[in-house]
Amino acid sequence: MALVEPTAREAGQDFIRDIVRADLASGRHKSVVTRFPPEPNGYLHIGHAKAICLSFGIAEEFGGHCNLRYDDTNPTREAQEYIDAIERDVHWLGFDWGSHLYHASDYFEQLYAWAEDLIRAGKAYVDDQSQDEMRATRGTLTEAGTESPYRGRGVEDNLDLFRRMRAGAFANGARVLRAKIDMGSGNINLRDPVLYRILHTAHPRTGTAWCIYPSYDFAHGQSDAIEGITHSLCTLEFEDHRPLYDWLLDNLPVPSRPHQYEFARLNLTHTVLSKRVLTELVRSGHVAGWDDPRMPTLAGLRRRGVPPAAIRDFVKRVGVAKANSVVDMAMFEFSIREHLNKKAARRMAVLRPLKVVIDNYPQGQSEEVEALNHPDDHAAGTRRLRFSRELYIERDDFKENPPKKFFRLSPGAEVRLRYAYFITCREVKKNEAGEIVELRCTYDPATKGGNAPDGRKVKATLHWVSAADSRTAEVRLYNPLFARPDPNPADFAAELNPNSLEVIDDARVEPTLAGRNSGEAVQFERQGYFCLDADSTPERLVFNRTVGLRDSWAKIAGI
RNA sequence: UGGGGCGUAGCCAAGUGGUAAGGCAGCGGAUUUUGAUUCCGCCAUGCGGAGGUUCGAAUCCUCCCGCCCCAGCCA
Repeated sequence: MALVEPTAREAGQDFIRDIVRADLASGRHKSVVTRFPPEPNGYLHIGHAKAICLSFGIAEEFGGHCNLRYDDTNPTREAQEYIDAIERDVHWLGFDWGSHLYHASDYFEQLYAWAEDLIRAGKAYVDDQSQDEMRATRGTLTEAGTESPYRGRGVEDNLDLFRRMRAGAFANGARVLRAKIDMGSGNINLRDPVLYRILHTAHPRTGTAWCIYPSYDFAHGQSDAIEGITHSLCTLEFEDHRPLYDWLLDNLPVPSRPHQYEFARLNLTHTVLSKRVLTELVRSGHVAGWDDPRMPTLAGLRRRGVPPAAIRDFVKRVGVAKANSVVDMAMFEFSIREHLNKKAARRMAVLRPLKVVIDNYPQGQSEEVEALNHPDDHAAGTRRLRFSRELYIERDDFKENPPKKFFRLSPGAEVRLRYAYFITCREVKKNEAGEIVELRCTYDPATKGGNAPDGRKVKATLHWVSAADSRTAEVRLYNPLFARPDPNPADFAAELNPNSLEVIDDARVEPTLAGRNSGEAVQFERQGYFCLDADSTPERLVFNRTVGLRDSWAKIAGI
């Protein structure tokens, strides 16, 4: 197996990679350069992961490179906190831009010079109309707009006004610089789009050097050209901007000629990936922060224990196309489980403890049993667990009146305690309220290790923990933030799942679970994959459930 | 009623005139000291619809239907 090699491919098959491949083959480009261009006004989420994996992935596969570029053209919405988070998250996802870290704001001076070029060429003008007037004269989806009364302004006039805009002579909103294209275009982006607006706002990087800022449209394509981007990949909603992107590149003396390609953004069931909504969830306190493990942000997924490789794998499985789609969350969970199953050490933890006393096990005695750290990877070794007269098992693993096909413990039934002994339930103890508080069982000393010398079989193996040697832990179980598969983002507050977080504060876990690193994956056998949360302390262990195990019993039982 | 896109299984998604890949989910079964994992099998006479071209159409043509995006001095 070691010699088998997946040499070929790795470069996936999709229409964008087809284009890249063809461009390289035809010599249109000698190498591929892509870019990931976030605006630092929020945290990256799983949707961005698709864009990141695409642009960085293509660069990697075809031997080029991918730039990280901040589209920081609107200082009123951007902050350093987001810049730091973006870099941390892209690195965590597994990508590296090396020295290729750029900002649209690096190009403000060049962009400004190009704007003057456009003015000199008679292709841009300063418009004194108010925002309302511009809106009124832009026309509608079905009707052409009307030209601004300032559209015919002379070059010198425009140049003077634009320079004074830069110099700070005018208030916010007083004037804008517009491209002179076509007010009758069916494409509204071509109806004399705004190139520069006045914003007397300090910028995180350029400070107060500027009080006019380029629009996205005036910055993006030119930034691509400056950086030598060959394939500029973005989502579908920018398709209408491509003619403007091309118009600017065609009318400016840019150093290279990039091309924009659009793909469908990622959507997931039970999830909302709108920056506005995510920001609002944090702001309103519906979640604990951007890294709340229920959030679809990369920071949230990281804290939840999702391996970055699982995200990459998921994105690869989803593919890249132009059809709007909503991917089933089950597909993401599959990728997560697949990775965790291979890596995570196995441990025993009882989430909802039910006391078990082994009546025929000597008082005061205990012994060690050996447990595998990973059933499919013997190199992971073993650990020793203490077995004693008083134990805890999972409440769900006992039913006084077992339904059909319930294989676990019930009065008179015999089951195996993993790595330990067969036990049989002899008596059920209840409190005044009629609640089961304790089980009295007997064990078969001949079954040590979990096998009966007489060959008798048992239909279930339960995880357990020693009452005296286990530790109490807090376990946080996460469910989808949105109960419905297709929540309406416009009314997200009403769509929130009231049971998205379930906290268990008296789980019992085997002592080997202390002292792990935060984020390191572990499987609680028969339960799911967990990791230590950042809130955890040596005194108080706190675990996050990353994802549960597949549970075919739940299906049978109709839970 | 303008412009730009998109419709292949429950969900993603290959396919580019030669007779519908793959994955997820689901359903059977085998193995199992995790009802996990692993393994095996099943799951589109059908590609939004109707016509047409062709020996042959998911692929080409025509018409129709449906869905998404665009009227920020956001990105």
